[in-house]
Amino acid sequence: MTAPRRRADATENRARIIEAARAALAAGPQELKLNAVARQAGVGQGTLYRHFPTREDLLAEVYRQDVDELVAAAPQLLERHPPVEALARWFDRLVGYARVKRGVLTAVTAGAAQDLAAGSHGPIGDAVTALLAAGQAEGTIRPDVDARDVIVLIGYLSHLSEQEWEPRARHLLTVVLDGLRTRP
Amino acid sequence: MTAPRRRADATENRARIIEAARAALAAGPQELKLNAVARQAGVGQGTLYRHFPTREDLLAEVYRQDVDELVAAAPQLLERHPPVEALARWFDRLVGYARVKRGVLTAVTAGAAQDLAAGSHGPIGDAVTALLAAGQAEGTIRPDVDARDVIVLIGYLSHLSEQEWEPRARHLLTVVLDGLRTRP
DNA sequence: GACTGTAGCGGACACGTGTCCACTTATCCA
DNA sequence: TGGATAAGTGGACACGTGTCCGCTACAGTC
Repeated sequence: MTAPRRRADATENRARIIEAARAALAAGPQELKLNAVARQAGVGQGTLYRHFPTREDLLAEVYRQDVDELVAAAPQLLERHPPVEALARWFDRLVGYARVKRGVLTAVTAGAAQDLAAGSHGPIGDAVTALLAAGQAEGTIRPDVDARDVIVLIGYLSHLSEQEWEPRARHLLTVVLDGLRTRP
Repeated sequence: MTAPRRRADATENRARIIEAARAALAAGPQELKLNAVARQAGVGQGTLYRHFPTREDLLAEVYRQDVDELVAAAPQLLERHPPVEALARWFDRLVGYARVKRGVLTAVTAGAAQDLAAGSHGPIGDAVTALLAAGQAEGTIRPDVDARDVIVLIGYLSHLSEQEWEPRARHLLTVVLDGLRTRP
């Protein structure tokens, strides 16, 4: 398991790209123009795409911190609350992040999808699985759903416009949560 | 309410565009390249965009037939089944259409969204509203959801890849449906 | 049938995405 | 230290989207 040894300049370029992306994102989610980011970072298009093959990869990196926090929150919530409530609070947290920076949503859903395609659950998948499993063990969450199901359902958030967010995002989360619970 | 009198050539161009789009779509959903459609229809780019300002508008027109059928199905289902089952069957039907031609999904969701933005419910919104209202009247569907909520939730279908469709599309529909029902 | 105002046309253009590949240079090892 | 080598670079290019605007020819009028 020797580290593949990355060249120093590559590392620095990568950092500069992320920095430039963050700056662009600060000006609005749709301001993330890959060619502009490359230029801003003083790097060729090819270099950008080498480091981040897809836009989602770049987003995932920019919001890594947030996603990590979200992942870390799952077990903590489970310690302090019954499973269904832990799941509800985790959802709520996700919506909180996503409201301010929509990119987080892309990072989460795309990240999870890629991990899954790559064979593993990935950190996000694991977090959700843990939440579900706890509820399934005690019979409060329906047994026939998995992490991917939840991630897919949550995807509805990405269709919400800015004005629709406030009235619908949280509300629909409760609908989804009810769908995930077992019927008494 | 006099019809604004459309020029004959405009009507014909419009028809040719739709025809070309249908042909392109037959070769795969992602084969719908607007510039190619315009060329194929023997029409300039400008003409295409004049008739169909957005890709969704074009999709909506191509799948108009299917969407109309879907809309017409709602009251029929309500006649023959209790509200919740009618809704379930309507969902099922939607998934059926969408499986073969994903474009229908875009047509439905985008169409509904535009109608809403334009102030009215639009035909799709009306159909869903009818289904919901029936269930809400008898207390089997939660009172705090509207047609737009349902359309948004259904949006998850658009994130499903070809291989994921089979195992998840219908299954998740039951989860959503459970979320929409009142808890006993 | 010629005249004309305008609805409608069409294609050039600006922009963003993503790919490709000849070249450069950081790193390793003798 | 200096030469080999492959990791890494960058920017030209092909493509699709959507806009803009000067021109065309259809549809009424005389």
